Amino acid sequence: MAERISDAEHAVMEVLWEEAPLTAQDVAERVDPERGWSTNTVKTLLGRLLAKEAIAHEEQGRRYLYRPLVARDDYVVGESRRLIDRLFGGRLTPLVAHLAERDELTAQDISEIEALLKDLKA
Amino acid sequence: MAERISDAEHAVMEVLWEEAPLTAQDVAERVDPERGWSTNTVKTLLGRLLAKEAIAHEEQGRRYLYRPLVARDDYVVGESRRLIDRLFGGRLTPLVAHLAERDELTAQDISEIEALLKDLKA
DNA sequence: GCGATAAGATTACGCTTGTAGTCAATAAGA
DNA sequence: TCTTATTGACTACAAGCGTAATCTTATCGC
Repeated sequence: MAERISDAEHAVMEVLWEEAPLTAQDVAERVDPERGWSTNTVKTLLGRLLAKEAIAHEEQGRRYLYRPLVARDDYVVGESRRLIDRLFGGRLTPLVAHLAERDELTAQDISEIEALLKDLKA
Repeated sequence: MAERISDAEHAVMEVLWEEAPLTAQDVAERVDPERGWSTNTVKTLLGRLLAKEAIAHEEQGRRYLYRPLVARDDYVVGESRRLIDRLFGGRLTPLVAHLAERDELTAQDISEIEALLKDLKA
């Protein structure tokens, strides 16, 4: 599971994180339609994710049921850390500062985060 | 400049954001030694960044001086937005929450961000 | 002036990614 | 039983990426 999950693969993971186990067919039907993928494309991606051990499959009759091996939380935290390390020297504050400076933060964001931090200290 | 900057290319950009204009040689010398790149590799990357119009060069005698066309801030905010959109539905709060939950936030982070947010509201 | 150097330009090459098409086996229906 | 539809396995293929090596040309020291 050390291997990186690509962008297209990630779209497949999102489906399985949402609901699992699923057949390849199910996954193909649930993947973001924006992608406009053929069923074959989804199967290829499932195969690659298997090879990366990001998912597993078990036989069910003559087809497979797929389910995630990597937890969404682990993935999400890992990707976030990578970005923060790469661009902000590992510190979260500059990220927030940059977004704020660009007006990328709504008033709601601000109060949500404040509340969250307050809780953390409690 | 619409084209994405790859990871290796980003390492070169960091050098030019730090100091510019620089010759290819200068860049090669300043790139993170961790990478262990040959000068040729750096030149290839400079060429690709030129093609992507992420940097520009002007002649100086028989060599070029390179400088960034893309601002670091734009890059950084863009990448951050991409991640937040992809993984957190565009909202920053869940990112902070996830990191907090994993103890990826130090007490210092927390007070820094609190101070920052307080300023924002002022 | 001539050979060694240094700079940029061109070419290379295997791996990953996005996006399928094709093949083979099996199950289900006629 | 023979045909067809389904499902997984294998193959394809161009573009992007990481990582250079080689070729060409111009300059600099002798």
